[in-house]
Amino acid sequence: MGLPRLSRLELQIMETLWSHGATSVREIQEAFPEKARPAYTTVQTMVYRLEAKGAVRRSKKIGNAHVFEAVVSRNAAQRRLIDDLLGLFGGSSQPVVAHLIESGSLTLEDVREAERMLKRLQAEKTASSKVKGRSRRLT
Amino acid sequence: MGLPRLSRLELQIMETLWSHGATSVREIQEAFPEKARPAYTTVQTMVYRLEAKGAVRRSKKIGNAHVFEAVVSRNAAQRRLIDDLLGLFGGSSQPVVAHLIESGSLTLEDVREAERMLKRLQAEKTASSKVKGRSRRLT
DNA sequence: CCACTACGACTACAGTTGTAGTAGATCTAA
DNA sequence: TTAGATCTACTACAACTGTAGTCGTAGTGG
Repeated sequence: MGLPRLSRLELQIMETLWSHGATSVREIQEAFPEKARPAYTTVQTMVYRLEAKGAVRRSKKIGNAHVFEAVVSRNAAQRRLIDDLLGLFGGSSQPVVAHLIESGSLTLEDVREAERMLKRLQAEKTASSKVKGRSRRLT
Repeated sequence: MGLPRLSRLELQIMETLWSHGATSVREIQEAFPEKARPAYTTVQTMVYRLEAKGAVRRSKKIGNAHVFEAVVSRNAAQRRLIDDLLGLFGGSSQPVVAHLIESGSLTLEDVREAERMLKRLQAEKTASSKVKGRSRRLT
């Protein structure tokens, strides 16, 4: 029962829910940049579909309007996106990183940060392997 | 007109074209793991759609079978994928990298490699700014 | 020469995504 | 209290994806 795939527009809607917390359809719609703002009913349809997928739930009602809140976390959804992408790249991060660099959005800062994070994780893993049987690497 | 978005299955087919070079529909189909191998006609339909999108072209004919070859490069297609993903993350690489780490597929090696690559690019940029805009980044 | 098989071209169809209209319930302000 | 603004709940529909069947033709083994 892994969380379902979320489409582009669905993710944009989730983003509003994640950053604004519980929100009405109207508010979600207005969170879109005027430039590319879908019709109210378009957003409404998407929110209903998200509800059907279990990604969102009705939390309460204000007046006659429903207020929705995210059920799946931003982290889980993003994780799912990355995993899917990774699948397309044969499971290797390397080409992904290479493209991030090419597109100029990966900074040296990001890389350093990543290195710190990795080292911290590695330390944790080593520590825990003294207690339990070390679990394999298996790429 | 940028290259079109390629779907999952379309990408898998392109992958075969990229790695095997010019290939017949039959060969593409057989390149799928027996586990999840679509019907011959399914692959055929996809190849035709790829042709309609201009991602693939018929290169020659062997017997009555057409042999197709990739028109868009693996690099361009992957780049497109990453750019799309990046859009969903607000253009920042940071969360992408964080998830790669979380999912355990980004190794310290990858990070070091990335750092080298970044530094090399940076050096080039500095150098080239002294000698007019040189046009790297073809493809 | 002819049955068979491999292919190609075409068609079909259901599920997803993006987009939005309509009808009727409800709220709210005058 | 009633007209206009909102909302909900449905419905519609086209493009895209994945999946595959049909049918006619082109080569091939006998």
